[in-house]
Amino acid sequence: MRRRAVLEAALECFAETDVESASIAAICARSGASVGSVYHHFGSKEGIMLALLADGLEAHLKALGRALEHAGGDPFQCVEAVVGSLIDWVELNPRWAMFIYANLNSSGASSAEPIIEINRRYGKLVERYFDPLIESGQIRRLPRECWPSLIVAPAHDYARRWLRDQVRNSPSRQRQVFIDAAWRIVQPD
Amino acid sequence: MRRRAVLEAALECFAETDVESASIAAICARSGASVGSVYHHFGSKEGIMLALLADGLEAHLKALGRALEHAGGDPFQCVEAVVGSLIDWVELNPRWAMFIYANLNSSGASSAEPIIEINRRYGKLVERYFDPLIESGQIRRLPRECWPSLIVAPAHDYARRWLRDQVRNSPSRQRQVFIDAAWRIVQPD
DNA sequence: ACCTGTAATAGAATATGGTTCTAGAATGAT
DNA sequence: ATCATTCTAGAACCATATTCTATTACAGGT
Repeated sequence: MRRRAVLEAALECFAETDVESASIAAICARSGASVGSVYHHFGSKEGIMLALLADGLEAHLKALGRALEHAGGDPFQCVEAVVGSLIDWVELNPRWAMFIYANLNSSGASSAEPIIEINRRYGKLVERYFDPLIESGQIRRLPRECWPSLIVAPAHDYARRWLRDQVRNSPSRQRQVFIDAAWRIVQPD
Repeated sequence: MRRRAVLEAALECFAETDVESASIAAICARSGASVGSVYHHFGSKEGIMLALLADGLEAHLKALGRALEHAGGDPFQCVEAVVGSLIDWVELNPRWAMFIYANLNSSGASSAEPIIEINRRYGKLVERYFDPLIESGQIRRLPRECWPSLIVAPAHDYARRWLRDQVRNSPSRQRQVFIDAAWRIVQPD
């Protein structure tokens, strides 16, 4: 199965520069696949990109699921799971994360059905754990639309900047800062 | 001066789809400029993109400066200025903001000197207003590297999602939510 | 074993579109 | 008025994403 090899080669190529300056020829050379083979599997260069995005988001979603399960029903630990699993995943998969941050906001990605679907599942998963906590007053009620922006966006932003060498300390060094900040936002008065 | 016309045309073209699917030919047609003219002014398609990014960031920086000045030395009003001016700017310039969000994370942009320079000035401006407040204990001390991620990233993230129609309410409808969240993070215990 | 259809691979041919080149027009300084 | 510089123009060029046609591997059925 060449599919796997192409994805790995593509990630390396994309990481070295960016999607548009990585050529199909380079991906072929690195993966040993032919042009035809690449197009058979992915249809287009954007297709490779979307597959790589979807796989990455999926992997992170799985990690989040495990973390939340482990957190049980404790509100602070749930917040910790959401923020912490993100930080861990980025540090474990830096190149992949870099690629995702650089490309998730492209117009192609944000309108791609598989990716929208993964986002939907992400939302459902978080709701499943947090809705009961909100109902029982253990977590402050906030506009649902704002949730991801308030809780995970800060850690995402920091991780992105770290991957670009714009900050010195790794996200895990700041782990407590971000968990604490998220907690301050959601903890009841 | 064709420069202005090209930038406006390019923004429209880029906004309709994205940078890579907007053709130089289309930008020429819309602006009335010739290929040669475009290349004389910007050097490359990426050059157009970078100019558009720099102009936008510059404009927002100016708006932030005004807002902070108006806030005087009051800690809450300073937080309000940072978050609020961002929300206002996005709603006033939705297409421009959309373009910036879609392209600021591209590898070309994050290594471009003029853009790094604007970010530096952004940092300086914020420091100038907040450092005294931190010294005097009116605002909690947090790792400096984390500041932007903690304070403005949530509003940025929400604005980005709004521009993509992923949330219903406009950022200004959630203004208080985001200002309040930022305040919870920075207010002294 | 042998056909048959489908998936996978290959690489040459094509076409799109960014960039370069050469040259001509406008502008401004001395 | 002349010269230098900036700006405009569009044809030529070239890199490269995509398409096309052909060949090979492989499965299930007979």
